[in-house]
Amino acid sequence: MARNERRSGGTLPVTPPTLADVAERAGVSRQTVSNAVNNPDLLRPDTLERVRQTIAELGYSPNRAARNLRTRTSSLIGLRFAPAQEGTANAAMDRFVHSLVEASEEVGYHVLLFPGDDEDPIGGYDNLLRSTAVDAFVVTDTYLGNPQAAWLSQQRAPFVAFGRPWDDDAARHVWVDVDGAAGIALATQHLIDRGHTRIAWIGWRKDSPIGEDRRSGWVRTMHANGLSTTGLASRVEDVVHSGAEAAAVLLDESAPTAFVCASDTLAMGVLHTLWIRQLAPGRDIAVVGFDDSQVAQVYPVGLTSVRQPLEDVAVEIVRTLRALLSHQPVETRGVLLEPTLAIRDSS
Amino acid sequence: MARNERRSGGTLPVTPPTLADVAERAGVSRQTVSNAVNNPDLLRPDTLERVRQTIAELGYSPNRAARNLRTRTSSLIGLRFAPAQEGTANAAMDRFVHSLVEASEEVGYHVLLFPGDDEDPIGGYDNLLRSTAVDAFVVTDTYLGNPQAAWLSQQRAPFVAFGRPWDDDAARHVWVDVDGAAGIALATQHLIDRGHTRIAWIGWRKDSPIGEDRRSGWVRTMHANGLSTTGLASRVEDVVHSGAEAAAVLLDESAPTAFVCASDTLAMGVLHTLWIRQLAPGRDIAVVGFDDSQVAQVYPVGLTSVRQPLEDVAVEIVRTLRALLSHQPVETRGVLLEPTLAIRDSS
DNA sequence: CACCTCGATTGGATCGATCTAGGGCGATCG
DNA sequence: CGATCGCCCTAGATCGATCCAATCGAGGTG
Repeated sequence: MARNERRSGGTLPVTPPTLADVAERAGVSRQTVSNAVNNPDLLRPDTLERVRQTIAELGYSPNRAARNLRTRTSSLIGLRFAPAQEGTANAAMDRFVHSLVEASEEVGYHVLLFPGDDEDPIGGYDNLLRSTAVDAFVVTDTYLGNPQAAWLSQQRAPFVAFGRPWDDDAARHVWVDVDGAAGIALATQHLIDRGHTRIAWIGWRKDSPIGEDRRSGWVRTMHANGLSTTGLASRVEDVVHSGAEAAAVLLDESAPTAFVCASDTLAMGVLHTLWIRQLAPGRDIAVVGFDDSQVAQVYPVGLTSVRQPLEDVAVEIVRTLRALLSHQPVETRGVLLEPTLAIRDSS
Repeated sequence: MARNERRSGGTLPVTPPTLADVAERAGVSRQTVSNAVNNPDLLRPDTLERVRQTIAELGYSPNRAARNLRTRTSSLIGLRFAPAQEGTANAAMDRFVHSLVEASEEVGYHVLLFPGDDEDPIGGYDNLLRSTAVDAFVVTDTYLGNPQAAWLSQQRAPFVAFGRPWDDDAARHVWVDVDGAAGIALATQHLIDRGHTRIAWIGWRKDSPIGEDRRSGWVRTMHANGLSTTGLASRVEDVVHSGAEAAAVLLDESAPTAFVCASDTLAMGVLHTLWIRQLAPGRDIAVVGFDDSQVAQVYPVGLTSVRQPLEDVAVEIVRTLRALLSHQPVETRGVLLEPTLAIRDSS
């Protein structure tokens, strides 16, 4: 009542209606309104209808802060947001974030972004955790051997990693990842099916577990088809000109008819070398990249590329998070999803 | 005390320490601890030191939900996150979001993402607003003539738009934008300085105010240098092959020596046509795009492109939001920032 | 010495929801 | 016919912070 009086003074509602407002108007208790929102089954149908109508009339929506305080949850998922590195084509983050936002929304969660500081990688996590600002985290940068996953585990903070714990056998957290080797195998087989036999690999340096995993897909598929890989592999930095140089060397020394690359960035390097040598991608030499980045899509010839099922990854992550947060036993420690191949004119 | 007892039972703290815990341990009242955190000036130096030490010992961090409830704020900024359109090069969002996250963090805010539904563009806003989940919004898609800005204004919800209210003279909200015309003028002048006189424009359809604005930068600069624009302009859809077609037509009919494009996507189309005709970008024909996307950076030749100062935009937006939220008079209704030119080999 | 000011600190009320008990009432049962 | 059980609903306590008004002691004034 005090609220209503207060409000009747002004012309516009200064504060949104509260549970108590709805309760009073509908002639029920606060708890009944709360139940109407959260446990409709507990109400008699006619009461429910009456309360719901009042809620609609007043435009009531539960105050997030009050609910968060009482339930000790926030319905927020924390995600450290690092921008795509300049000069590379790896914009997968953009698509992933969107998928995560959508998947989270479906189950009533929102995504909270916080910046990453390379000098203090856990600072952001620590703050949000201690102030109970988020319910859980999604960790995307597990490959750097960085300490987030271990630290969060130790803090018993709920989180799911996008990416396998490559270098930590002791890691016990749950994760979702894409089978890069299978993606490259798909690409390699695709090229073999097109009649290629001398298929070269341009990948990352040996200290990248992800790079080595993807490479294994190439090796596996080549051997499975009775094809040799000797002299056909190169490991370089993930920048365009490295890819171009590697392609030039391989063309001179081993005369491959196709290239499979660990990234679209490297594939762009290959395309550059082909352009210089007046070789037509797709007709003279086939090229396949990885990530189905915008570059692959927009490049005039159209770059065939392995596409990660980021939408599925997001859905799986959210599903796992929900299980974690409801303290259900998580059945599997890790989930591996299969990528697809976006075929374009370069192959 | 009840809390401490409760906790001493277990091995790990089940709940984080609260203000009351700190107060008891430090031998002061709750309010004093609160002041130590929020208004340190009110405390005597020795008391402040003692409280701060206790806070550090316990690893105390104020509970966000409780603070939000009491202060009626959330320290969250809502941002509708739409992914980059597939098949275009417009990944500016990625860089902008990162900048916004960083700028927000600086002043104690976090960014909350929510999905956009084209059928119900205000639904997400409405929910967050009514449940007081965010303090303010950043609106990025003002150009579609969509109703968010008007609706938010009407609700008296604090928000800042990234983008001018092109089609709504009645709009009274504050905004930050990048001067696209100035960017294109920069690009055009750059080409003129390199000796080009027949510089073509490939832009968007006439119903795009942004496109027409950028085009005006080209027209203005051409005329200022006494150069003609007749027969040198084309307006098409923002997809690669449209750019390629437009370039082909222009080359045949008007023989330009340089192209300025409204987007990197269109510029890619131009590059494609050059490639087909065996013309070397940068040497035979110059090309300039807009947005300095990853495509521009990774494309082997290197595409010269207008780069929006998104970091500055974010900072400006956050600054304006803070002013709005602290009910300070906002001095200017709109801020226009100058882009720069990322010069690469294509020009 | 009473009175007032002022800086430092305190205790109670409060934000708006949910949790926990428990109450009213009609139906069922021994 | 009284006891018991469920269903539906209610009242008070609670989450953890901040706001508000008040207190307390030290120092200055008339």
